[in-house]
Formats: sequence, C-alpha cells, structure tokens
Amino acid sequence: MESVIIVKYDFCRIERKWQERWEKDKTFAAITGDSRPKYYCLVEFPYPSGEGLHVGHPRPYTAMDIIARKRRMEGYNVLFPIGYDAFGLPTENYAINNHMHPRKVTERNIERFTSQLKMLGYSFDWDRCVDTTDPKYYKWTQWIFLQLYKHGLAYKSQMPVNWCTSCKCVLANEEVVNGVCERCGSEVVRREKSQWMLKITEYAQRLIDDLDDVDFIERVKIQQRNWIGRSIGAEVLFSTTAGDNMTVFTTRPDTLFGATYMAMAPEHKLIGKWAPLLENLNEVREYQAAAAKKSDFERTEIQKEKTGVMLKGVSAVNPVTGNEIPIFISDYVLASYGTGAIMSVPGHDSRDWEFAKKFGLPIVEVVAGGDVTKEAYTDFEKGVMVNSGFLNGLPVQEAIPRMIRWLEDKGLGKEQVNYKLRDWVFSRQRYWGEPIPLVFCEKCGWVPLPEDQLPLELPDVDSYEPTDTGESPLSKMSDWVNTTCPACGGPAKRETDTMPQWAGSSWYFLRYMDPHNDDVLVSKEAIDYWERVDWYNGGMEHTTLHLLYSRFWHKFLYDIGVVPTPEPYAKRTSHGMILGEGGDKMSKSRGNVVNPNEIVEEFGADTLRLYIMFIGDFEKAAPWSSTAVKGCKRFLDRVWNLAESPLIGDDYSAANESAIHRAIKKVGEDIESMKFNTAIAALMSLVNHFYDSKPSRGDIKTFLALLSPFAPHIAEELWEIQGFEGMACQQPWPEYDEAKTVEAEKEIAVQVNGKLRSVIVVPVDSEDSAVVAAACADEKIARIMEGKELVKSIVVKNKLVNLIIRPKN
RNA sequence: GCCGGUGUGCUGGAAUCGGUAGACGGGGCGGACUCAAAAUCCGUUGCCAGCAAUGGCGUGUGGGUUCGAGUCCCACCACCGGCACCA
Repeated sequence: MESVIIVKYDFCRIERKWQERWEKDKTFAAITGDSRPKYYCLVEFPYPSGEGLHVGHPRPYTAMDIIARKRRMEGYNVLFPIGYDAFGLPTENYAINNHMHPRKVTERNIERFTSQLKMLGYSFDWDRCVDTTDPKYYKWTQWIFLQLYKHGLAYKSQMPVNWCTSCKCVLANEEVVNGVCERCGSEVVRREKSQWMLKITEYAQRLIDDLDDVDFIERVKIQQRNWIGRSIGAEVLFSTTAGDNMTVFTTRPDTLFGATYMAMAPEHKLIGKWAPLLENLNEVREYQAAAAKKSDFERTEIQKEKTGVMLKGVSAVNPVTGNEIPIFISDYVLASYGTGAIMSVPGHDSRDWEFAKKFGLPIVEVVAGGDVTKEAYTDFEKGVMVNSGFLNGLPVQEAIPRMIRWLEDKGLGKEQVNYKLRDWVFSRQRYWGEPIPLVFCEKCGWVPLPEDQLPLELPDVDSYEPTDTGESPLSKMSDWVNTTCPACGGPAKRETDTMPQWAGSSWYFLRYMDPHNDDVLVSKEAIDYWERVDWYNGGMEHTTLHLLYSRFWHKFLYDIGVVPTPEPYAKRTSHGMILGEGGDKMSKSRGNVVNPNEIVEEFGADTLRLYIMFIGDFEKAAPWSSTAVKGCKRFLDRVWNLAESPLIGDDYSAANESAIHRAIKKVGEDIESMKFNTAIAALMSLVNHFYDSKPSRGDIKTFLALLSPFAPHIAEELWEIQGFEGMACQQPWPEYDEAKTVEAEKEIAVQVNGKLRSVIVVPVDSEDSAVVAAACADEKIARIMEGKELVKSIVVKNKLVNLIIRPKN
C-alpha cells in the first residue's frame, strides 16, 4: 500500500474546546423526572488529598464514564455525579503542620481536584457536585445520626477500643488491618473509652441475606459474608460450684460429652463476682492485668503459646456427663465474641488440644475418625459419635440437632447464631469531622438537638492538635461546649467527639439525586425517580468499610421510610490497582508515582483515558508503562490522519461492512462486561482494517460513535470536521446485524489425529462432508494420508476438522 | 490455618461452549525516508533443529478424561489479596 504520513493532531486545543462546549451546553445534565428511562452510574467520590489526582483515580472514573456515555447514546437519562469526601485526618494533619484552617486546605484541594477531573473530560453533571464538609451537606449526615439515635441504634458505651497511637484517635474494627492503623500504619493499642456506637450488628442477618438480591461481583459478596461471619451453634448452660451458671457458645454441641474444661476471657464478669471464692486470686489478678496491657495484635498472635490460669475454688459441671471440670481464664478466649466463655473440647478443637496438652488436661475422643492422642480431630463432614451416651453411633451432622433438642428439653441451652461483626465505633477524637449533635445534661442525660437547630456547625478552634488524653480538640472550646439542654433548659455540655470519615460517604449517593434541597435530605420526587444506584464501581479496599456501612445506613433509611429500596446499589463491580512501573505499589516513598497532568500535557487526555483502559484486565492490578502509553497516542494519530480529510459515501463500504458490524458487536459487549482492553483492541483492529481498505464517510461515522465513549474529544472534533449533525456523544449507539458479522468464507483448521497440519478456506456454513472432502483434497493432507485410511472425522462448524487416520491393513 | 484470586512469548495482556495458543499494544531486529536523529511507513519477531520445504517442543509442576485440554478432573508448587485464637 502507499505510504501514509501521519499528521499529529493538536489535542491540547481540541480537548479544551470540547470541555468548554460541554460545560457551557450542560451536555451531561441529569434531569429529574425526564421521560427517558433513568440510569444512575456511580464512582466512589475522591478524598481531595493535598497530592492531587493520581493515575489510579482515572481507572474507575474512565470506566464508568464510558458506561455513562454509552447509556446516554442508548437513550437513557443518565445521572453520573461526582463530589468530595473531604472530612478526614490527612487534611487535618496538613492543617496542623502548616497552620492553615482545614476549611481552607479543603477548598484548595477541591479546586485542584476539580480542574484535574475536568481536564480528563468526564461527563459528570457538575451542578450536582457535593462536599461532605459543607454544612448544608453535613446537616443531613447529622440528621441521619439523630434518627439512628432516636431509633436506639446509636448508643454510648464504655468499652475497650482500638486506639491509634499516631492519629491519637479511636478506630473502628474495620479500620484496623494486621494490628495497625489502616490509614497511617501506626501501632494500635487497646484503651477503655466511652464511645458512640452504631448497632450495625442488628442488621447483620439482613446484610447477608440481601446480598442474594443484588448483582455484586462474587468476591465482594464473599468478603462481606466472611466479614460478617455468621455461625450457627448452640448456647449451653453450665452450672458451677459457685452457684452461678456459665453460658457458652459452641458450634459443636455434638462434642459436649468431650468438654473436659472451661475457659473464659480474662475480662469475664463472673471472675469479679467469684473473687472471694478464689484460692489463687493474686495469680488470677496478675493474669488479668497482663492481658489488659497487651494490644489486640499481641493477644491474637497465632504462633504464640497458649497461656492461662486455673480458677482454684470454683469449677463447672458438664451437663451431660455430670463431671466436675476445671475453669481457666485464658486470653485465647475473646471477651467480645459469643458469651466470652467457651466449653473446651480438646479432642476436637486444635486450640483446646494445645491448651490441654500444656496443662495436662484430659483429652476425650467423642468423634471417631482421627487419633486424638496426636492431634485434634476437627472434621465434621465425616465422623461418628463415640463415648457420647445417647449420641453414640450418630454421624456428626445428625448429632448436632439431636444435642440441641436435648438441651432445649432440659432447659440447658438453645440453638444460637453468632456473628463476628461488631458494632461500629463511631466517635473520633479529632476536629475535622461532623460534630455529633447531642448534648449531655446532668438531669436529662443525653439529649438530641432539635432538628431545626441542624446543622450543628464546627466552631473555629485555636488548635486542631489532637491530645494524648483522648479528648477532642473541640473539648477546649468552652464557649461552644457549654450550652443549654434542649429538654429542660438547664446547663448542658455538647458532645465533643466528631463522626468518622465514613459517615458522610454512607449516604452521599442519595444527595446527588437532589443536592440543593434545604428542606429534606432528598425529595420524594427525586428518590422516586432515581430510586437507587444502577451501577456502582469502586475499590475492593472498601468492601468491609464504606460498602458495608452504606448498605447498613440505607437499610435503616429504608426502615424509616426515607428511601424506597432496601439496597442502595443494584450492581457493584471493582477495579484493580494501578501499580508503578516495576510492579510495586505506587507510593511517594518509592518515588514511582505518575502524575496524570504530565501525561495529559505530553499526550492528551484522550490518550490517557485510552491507555488506562487498555493497560490490562480491568479487575486486576496492572503496572504502569511509560513506553506503552505511546501506542495509544499512535493509534489516535492514525485515527486523526484517517478522518480529518474529506471522505465520500454515506453507506458502509463493501470492503469494511462486515468488519464494522463485528466491531459494533465486540465493542458493545466488551463495555458491558468491562473488558475495555479488548474493546479498544477491536477499535485498533478496525482502524488497521481501514488502512487496508479506505473507509467511506459512513464507515467513519460509525467508528467515531464507537470511539466517543473512550476518547470523546477527538471523536467530537472529527465528527464536526466530517460535518455530521449534532455531537458524537449524543448519537444513538450503533446497531449491528448479526448476519453481517460473519464473513463469506472461513479458514478451517485441518487436524490429523489431533495435530494441526493445514488450513483450508471454505464457504461459511459448509456441509460437514464438503469440509472433509476439501480437507482431504488439500495437498499437504493428501500427502499425509497416503497409505492411510480415514477412520473417523470430527467437524466443528466454521472452525476445524479433525481427521482420524490409521495405517491400512 | 481458613476464604478468594492468579500463573500464557522479551514485556502488558488476548483466546464464549473444550476446537488454528499468543489477538491488540509495548520492546527488539531488518529495511525505506533523512546529512543525521526523532517521528513516520514497510517487513519480521514463542522456543529448538534445518539453506529451505518441514519437523519437534510449548500456557507453573505431575498425573488423568477426550478425536482434541491454556480451558474439565485429581494431586502438588509459587505468588497476590482478604480474614485470622470468632470456639
């Protein structure tokens, strides 16, 4: 073919031009109440950090922008909003270090983020932008908190909590990762503190059950289910020589005959009560003190040897054997799960086995199948009960319900479900968060602010510095703290802790539906129209944080009639991380962070969008490659070169028609399954095809429509140059004709005894016999078949023929 | 330990149902254009043997099912993510 000189296009001018046009025309405005079907696409709104946008951000944003743009072309009224999750520690820390008000820091960061997001040409409806730190927004965060309080789902409780030594702040369970702070990586220790808690546990079962009704990718569902950690078992009552009953939870009631000792958490309440009876009280007290000092991380370190102290003077009675068995305190029993005490069955639980070995306690086999002298036998799929009275001979699966029935009949226990999920620690001892709208009155106790006093605004303080005493910086503002009780008018004090960062993000998707409403969180009209999010993409790291929290809040709002659906998101997908060049995580300390501004300056936004989608499987992590970006720029230059000069023919050209139909099909399907990389590969192949057979104006028209969700600026400019009507992004999504996606002739692989030997070309949908005949007629095949006979042939239509041959007798 | 995921050329990654492994990019090599370089264009590029035609090998390892296995089954290995004394 003739050699072509590629003219590089002026992306800088083109991108600015179309971004201004879209903004001026409000091209992407979502219209509440519009008669078109609605579609709500959501991305996780960013935390506007001081570092600005990072190349990780555009991956999910571009993906959902492609979906949103395709939906509009398909005729939907699309809501695709953006906002800022702006409360939080990094801003506050920056403010402290640089002596700036966090409000100012936030404003500056938001401004920077906004210009960066606009630079990438996303089709957000900017008029619906929200900011969680805006009092008009957090008024409603506080309002929801008050509803939770009024419905008994928020309570204050003195309890051991996770305390981050660096942030000087408590953390929720979900925020502690491998014993360190999820945010800063510092050590987390246990502290007794009085904290506001949200009863997410009350929703544990519904949070599991309703996963069946939503279209979330499987790994998200699995991770949430595991985190909630439901287990079914039984509560069993053990009498003790002290007169009190001890209640335990077990998932293996079938092994009750094998319970040879009891173990309770060092914090267990009965220990205090039994103190006068304990012969070794000092030893017990010492153990308790030592356990209290340890961090959760130290306590739960796996490899460490089990420790414990036997309570001398009190023992328990095994209700089925009648045997008196010793009671230990040990820190391998968690105070916060089940009843804080367990029955120990060394024969069939590896932890109990280890403990029993160390303390010389009896190990009784009650399920046959293993060798309990060597290790605990824990398989409950198979195994038959022995040494177990009325259970003898039963398989485990039958013994469990039998034992539960027995316990219920005797009033000694019942079936019980437990969850690993804990209530949500909701207070933070920091400044930059939503104030908790409650006051404490000596006479009335905790009193909620009347709703007409919301928002309770954050006061300005002299110092944002967190304190080691665990008091919020707000506590020093005595003018603000001292107030009057809304109930009795007497003196009262405000709560000085603030809400965690997860508060504002637990409901933000609702505010986008009606962002400027000062009377309600979201109007009935708006919520009835937009209903819920249709497709939400976000990071896996939020699966047991934001995603779980927001499902909980939404269920609560559903229960009180604010929203019409029990689930906030119909569909949830997740993207992989963008790694640095070498495959390491991108981080400032490694010095491998790629700034999107530099890429846009050098190659343009369309190239960045295309590359970030082409980089690899959307769901998997992918390393950045500075050389590979060029490939996408080259592609766009080739597109420009092909389409910026006049073309003729408004119909598809004969030479390209089939390729175009195939591309429409492939690109459309791949977008839906988020296989953006292969969708782009299909567009590249089509362009390669166009370089072989010159495209008509009609060919290019369809191509530009397909390209426009990925590279919207260049598509728009070429659309205009070609003189097509309207904007590319407002065209109907191209349709394909299945019949035209198939070629007239097919290459058929010819195998002999399963090995590829030749390739033949036959008309599409040829009869099997014709294919076999053509294969045998092939020169190479004929040579191989010489002296052999054909025993069998297998034909896969339009793909392959396999000839089974053997030597002639 | 438990739960998920992944393993394919030099490299990022493709490959509905089991049906021509390596699409589409990057990089390399050779050539054209150029005083030269960049850019661009053309060709080539899984490995081994061979001048070639061609043959053999090849999707983490070892088995199996099948006319046919990257794909299914069994047993392993390595790496990544989540949970982690939850009774």
